[in-house]
This record gives sequence, C-alpha cells and structure tokens, in this order.
Amino acid sequence: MMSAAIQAIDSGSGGLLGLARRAAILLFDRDEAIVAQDEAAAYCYLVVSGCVRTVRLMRDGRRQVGEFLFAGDLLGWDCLGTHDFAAEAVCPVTARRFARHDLDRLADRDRTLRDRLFNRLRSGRDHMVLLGRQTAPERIASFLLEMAARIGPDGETVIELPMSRGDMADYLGLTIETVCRQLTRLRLSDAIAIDGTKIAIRDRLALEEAG
Amino acid sequence: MMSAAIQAIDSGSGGLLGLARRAAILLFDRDEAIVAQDEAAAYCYLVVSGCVRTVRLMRDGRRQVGEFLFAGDLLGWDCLGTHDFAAEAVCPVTARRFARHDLDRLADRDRTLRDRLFNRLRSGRDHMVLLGRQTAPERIASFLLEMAARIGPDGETVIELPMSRGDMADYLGLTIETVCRQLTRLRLSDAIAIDGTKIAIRDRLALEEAG
DNA sequence: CGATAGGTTGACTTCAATCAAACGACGTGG
DNA sequence: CCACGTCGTTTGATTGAAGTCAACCTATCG
Repeated sequence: MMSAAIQAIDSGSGGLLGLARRAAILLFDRDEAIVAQDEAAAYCYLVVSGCVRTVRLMRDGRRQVGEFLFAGDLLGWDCLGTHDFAAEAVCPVTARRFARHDLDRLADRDRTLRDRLFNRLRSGRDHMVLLGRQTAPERIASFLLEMAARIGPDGETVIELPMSRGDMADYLGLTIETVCRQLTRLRLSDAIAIDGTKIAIRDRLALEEAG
Repeated sequence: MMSAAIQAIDSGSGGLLGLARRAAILLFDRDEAIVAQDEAAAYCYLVVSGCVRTVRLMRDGRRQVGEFLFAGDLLGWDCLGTHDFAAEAVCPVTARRFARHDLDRLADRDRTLRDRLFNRLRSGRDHMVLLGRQTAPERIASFLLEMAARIGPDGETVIELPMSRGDMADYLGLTIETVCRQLTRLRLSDAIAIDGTKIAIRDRLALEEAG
C-alpha cells in the first residue's frame, strides 16, 4: 500500500516514488533492527508505515536516539561507508528497500532529495540546541509539539506516541524518571491529557511558551 | 591565496575550486557577523582562512554554537530559505562568497558536495551524542581530540584554539566555569599543557579513554 | 597607570540523576 | 478463573554533577 503521505512528499519529480514502486517491501517487528550500527551502508529505506528510531549505543550502555522516522521518511542514505547509527523499529514497520547506489544515481537528477538532506540538517541542528541548552521542562514541551507537528499535517491536538518513555528519554538526553515527572507535571497543570499511548494537547500555548 | 587544504578537498572534479577562483573574496574581523540568524539565504561561503562559529541565540540570551568551521569548510549552503544559525568570525576570517544558486547548479554535477553534506550530518549526529549523553570531562576530552584532528592532518599534538572559553562552553553545552575547571583538571593530571591560546596534548590515551 | 575583558578559582545551590519501591496492564500456566 | 511473573510506568527520597554567584587574577590597551 502506498500511503498518501509518501505521494505528497514525492510531489513533482516522481523519481523516488518510481523507485519505490520497484523496491522490495519489508516488514519489521517491534524492536527489530533495520540497520545495525557500524554496518556497511549498502541499503537505505523509505518508511511506509510505523515508526523507526535511530540509535547510537555507547560501550557502557548509554544510549542516544538520533531521530524518530515516520511514513515518508528516508533512512540510511545520509552516511558514508558505514551507518553511524543503528535503526530499529519502534512498532511494527513496513519499508521499501533500495540499493544506496540507486538512490545516489537518482539524486543526480532529483533535487528534492537534496532538500530532504537540508531538512535533516536543520532538524538535527534544532535538536542540538535542545540537547545543549534547554531544561527538562522545555525539552518535553518541544518534543510534544514536534510530534504533534509531524503526525498531523498542521499540529494535531491528539497525538499517538508509539515510543516508550525510555526512547523519549534517550532522544531528549534525560532519564525515564525525569520524562515521567515532567509529563505528570504537565498533566496536573492541565496542559495535556494522557490516555495510554495517546496524549492530547489541551493548552498548546502553555507548551509553546515553555519550549 | 588558495590554501593547500582547499586544493586537497577539491580533489578530482575541480568544480568548487573553479567556482572559488571567480568568487569575491571577503574579510571579516573578529566577532563580525558573516550571516545573520533568520536572514534569507542568498549567499554561501567557503572559508579560506581563520575560524567561524555558527550560533543560535535564544530570546533569553542562552546560546548554542552549532559548529566551528576552518579553512576549506563550506558555510551557509545547507539550509532552506533562511539561515537557521548565524555565522560569526571567531578570529579574522577570509572567505569566498558564492550565490547559493551557483552552488546548487554545481551540486547537480559534483557529487563531492553531497559527500560534504553527509559528513556534516555525521559530525552533527556525533555532536548530538556528546550533548545528550556525555559528562563534562568527556565533552572536554572529545572536544580537544576533535580540534586536534581537524587542525593537523592526523592529530597534531599542539593545537591552536582560536575560540574563547565561552565559545567552547556554548559548543559543548556547558558553562565557562565548567570548561575552565575541566581544563585545569586535565592540566594538573598532566594530560595537557596550556600556553595562552595553545594547548599541547601530552597524554592522548588519557583523553581518548575519557572521551 | 587605570580600565576593561577574558580567564581562573572558590563557596554554595539547584536541577536532574540515582536508588528504591510500588503500581498497573498483560500474558501464562496451574 | 485466579495467582503469578514480567515489563513499562509512576512516585518518593536522596545524591551528586554542573550551574550560579562572587572574588580575584592576568593581559592588553588607551
């Protein structure tokens, strides 16, 4: 199934979409590795459905999640030689697999791929500011708004968060406990409501001025 | 003057170097802005000599330095619409200026520019791990090794650091005081020696196992 | 010289981490 | 059907690493 999200992203050129049609489609279970850290970068993937996290694991077990990827996001292309982060399915994932070589050739013709890289760079830099200079409350608020912006077209009010507290913590440079505490703080102040894996944004303004 | 560093980077295609020859050369004083944050991205720059920092300033004055750029590094291309970080001269800088449009057209033919983007992405992600999961001693050790690797071809032992303690702090997500304290700790343990703006790495192993 | 800016060191505080315990949801087996 | 174990989450008590506040040092420059 080719989702509307992907069609929209591929606007104009049809290049990536054309490649996608002929690409193998793969399924990954929750927590299954899609690419391993330090693995030779032979393939890259277009996420069709589900959520993927990229992770760097340090020898002592500390973990950093680089980004969360959703339907329409490209994964594993932007590296030289080896994958510097692993990629794992946060929940069941379907993805199209390409040879990196094919995507390289496509990129020679298709500028939208370059813009994808620029976008990636930008969100990476934004995330650096979060990790370097924001407090725990700010990080949580920014995270919720970021997820709201990505899942709904222009900021859904109810967001389905497929990742665990641990994943959030490792993305935000915090501990699980701190993530929990900040979420309950927001819940008690009625800025959000939490129902299982869904979070409803009740007071967007409160989040915006916090993050 | 066209430095050896730039020639080396431009190996093979000659594309960027050719463009550089015809580009205007500009001089910037210490602390002068090269591009402003949120400015429309019309130009990009190739650093010829000196050191540049990219900075994001928050309303309350908190600052994050995104990266330090040296001779041969490209600046201001990797963004869409506006510059998301400002760029400022750390010390007197000379740079070639291009229209972004020209670089876009060059990138259609020249794959080495794409590899530059990949490299940028990679170092950005490495820096995320530092900001998200490393301790202050680790950050300082990583920083010194990173600078040693960039300034000398394969890890000089004496490095000239053009940036202030404040710049380092804002790059590493620390305060000036913490940077100082960690540097004196390394100095007292004889891992490094400090002489004005120069730092000598006396015990590389100690730094490597710390970072 | 005095003034200013950057750097270093010390005393104290604070925010988030750590350690620890309990809770809820879920699935398995008796 | 219910007891039990597991896993993820939540909450509480305490600790600790880095931040803040403040003083002082050093170098450069008018």
